Amino acid sequence: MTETTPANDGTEQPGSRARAAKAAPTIYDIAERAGVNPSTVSRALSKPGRVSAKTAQKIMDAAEELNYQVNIFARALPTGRTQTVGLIVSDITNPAFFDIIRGAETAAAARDYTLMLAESTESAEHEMTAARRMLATVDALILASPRLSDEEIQVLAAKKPVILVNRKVDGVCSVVADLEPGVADAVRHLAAMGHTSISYVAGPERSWMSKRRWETIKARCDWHGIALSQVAAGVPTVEGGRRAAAAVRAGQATAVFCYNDLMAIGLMRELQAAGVDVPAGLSILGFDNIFGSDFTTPPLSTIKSPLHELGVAALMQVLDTVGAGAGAGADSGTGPGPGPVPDTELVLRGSTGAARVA
Amino acid sequence: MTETTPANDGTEQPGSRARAAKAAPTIYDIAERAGVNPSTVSRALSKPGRVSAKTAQKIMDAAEELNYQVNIFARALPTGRTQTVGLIVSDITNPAFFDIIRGAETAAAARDYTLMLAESTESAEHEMTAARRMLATVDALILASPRLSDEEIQVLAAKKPVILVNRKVDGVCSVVADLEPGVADAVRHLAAMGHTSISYVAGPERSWMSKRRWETIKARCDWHGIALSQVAAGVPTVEGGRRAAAAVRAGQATAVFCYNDLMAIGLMRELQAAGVDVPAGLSILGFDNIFGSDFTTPPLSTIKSPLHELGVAALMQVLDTVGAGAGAGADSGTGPGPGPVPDTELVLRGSTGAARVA
DNA sequence: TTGTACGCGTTATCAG
DNA sequence: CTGATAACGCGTACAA
Repeated sequence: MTETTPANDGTEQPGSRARAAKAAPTIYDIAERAGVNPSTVSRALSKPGRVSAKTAQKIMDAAEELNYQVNIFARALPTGRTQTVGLIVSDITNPAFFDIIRGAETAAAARDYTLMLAESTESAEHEMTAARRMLATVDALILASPRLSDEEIQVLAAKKPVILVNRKVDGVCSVVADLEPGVADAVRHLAAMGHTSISYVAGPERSWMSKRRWETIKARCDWHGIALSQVAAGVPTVEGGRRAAAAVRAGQATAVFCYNDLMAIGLMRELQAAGVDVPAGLSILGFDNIFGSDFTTPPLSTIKSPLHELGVAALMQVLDTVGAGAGAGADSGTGPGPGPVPDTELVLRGSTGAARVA
Repeated sequence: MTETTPANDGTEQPGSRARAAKAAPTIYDIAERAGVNPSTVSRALSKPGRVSAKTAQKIMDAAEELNYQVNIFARALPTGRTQTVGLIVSDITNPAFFDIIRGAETAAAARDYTLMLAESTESAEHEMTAARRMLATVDALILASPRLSDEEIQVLAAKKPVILVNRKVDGVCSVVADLEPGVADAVRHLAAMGHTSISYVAGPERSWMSKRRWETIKARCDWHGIALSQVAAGVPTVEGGRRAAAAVRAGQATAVFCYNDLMAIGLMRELQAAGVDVPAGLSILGFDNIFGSDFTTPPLSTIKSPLHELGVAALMQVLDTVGAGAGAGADSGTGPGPGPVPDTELVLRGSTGAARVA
């Protein structure tokens, strides 16, 4: 009963699914057209070389004419592979992420993979929900700045290949740019400008990266003999930065690092609205170098992260662990492997200057 | 240096892929556990009410204990439904899109759908490639500012439900915010400020929206007796705006509309770098009201688009045509149907002012 | 090299 | 209301 395919030559299909013009062509259709067995078609399409050149050509032609497209769901059933990778970010509207997103999307498309996107809206719970839903669908998962606990991430990683961006968890792959170079330059610069008391406006409580940034800055400040204080954590948005303004003014720091550019921008604008002169009254530094950080007046000094490269690297690496082949190697100039991610880098603009005299 | 941690905890997994503890539980497992037939399980899980409350409960319990999760691929095979919708945008890094993306993603998640994202990088060819790949996978497709031809879109729409954002094509669903209100207010304001010659910096050649914006502005200018000229099309980015600066200066317009905020920002910055005073020397208006458009000096006056709502509306509408049920109607306050999309709206900030005297 | 037959997990169509 | 059984489209041992 191999030939159970319903008559499918343009006649009406009774009942069921008449939405699409005609049901999508299957390997059976192309097999019939090419006068071979469906399994031969399957082979010709999936593993080139396992079929005689002649029949392969016939099959390719037939596939072309029928405008054939594999049904990845049908394929996923036996193989478990879906040619799809999931990406979860904590906030889609944070410009820092769309460079990561684009990097991942571009790299995915080049390898003929598709990206599934979800956001956690800074909530561990949402993140878990999204992750669970994706887990069933994707070959691998990229978690950018996850808000999940280490344990939760490990559970996820036990089920499917997972790679973390800007986060480290024992036993899980990750890609994070080295903060050292950028931070070292920044603190050195501040020291040279006479700053002796600096503050750090922290990001979300659960953010691994926020803590990491704090620690890195702290280490460099200690080295320079600069006092470093911390302003209570907040949401990593422009609004969060605004809300930190009061606390910042209350302190006596003459320069402040913000967890990210969004907060730095919010802080700067709120302070300016209150009459503070930046940088004369206070120097402000952000992290990431996002879109728009050079639009402000003064333009924001910031520690640039290789966002795009991070996205690319994450995707490439996670695909390598899945053993993805058949890249349409247009840009395989990077050679095998993800290749190293550039370091962070200080971008000096107008929001930093000499320390005000006490 | 990049720090890429290899998965490396105690328990080594030998060979290929023994990763998942045990194969995911199926309805057979839960059928066995509940002492019923697999098909009963299927019914209990998919169509509530078609099974006795008692057995349903037993099944639910068993499913819970086994931590069961439907295999959407297996489900997709007979039904053709994947609980997934595709979204293709022309440029992921354009902030205008991520409000759309977020709107769609949020609405999708609320309906228990997942979003697949791709970008066309402003290329019709890439867009077609992405669309084809998605077509096999998704229940429906959202095309935001597509660069495809009308015919290509119609072909796509014949295969799967398609909805257009900011574009209209015969016979295809679309959601477009009404430009009239915002443009009318803007032109009226400009007229009141003494402008008699205006210019429009166009977007991409193939952009339906760019043409539409031109036409709308033109109509209003005619009404006010204002002369309107057009500056050659360009890429809809900050860089594209910069490149239009020379042409704008060459003209004698005292105010200029740009295709979008990105171009407006680029134009403004390039002009300022060349010593032009905004708005005294030239008034500049953008479209969209993207993130960062208020960071500039002067802050950009713009015609705001309901981006987020557009994304939500697109998703809801396309899902309705697919007949998606089971929404976790947290925010179903809009009632049935997508509900109307808000109009555009003039946001007056600092980049517009009185016309310079000739 | 090519064809046969079966399984993947689920839904749908029948009987019972 | 429930159980058996046939698809769904594709990959893949195994046989020819």
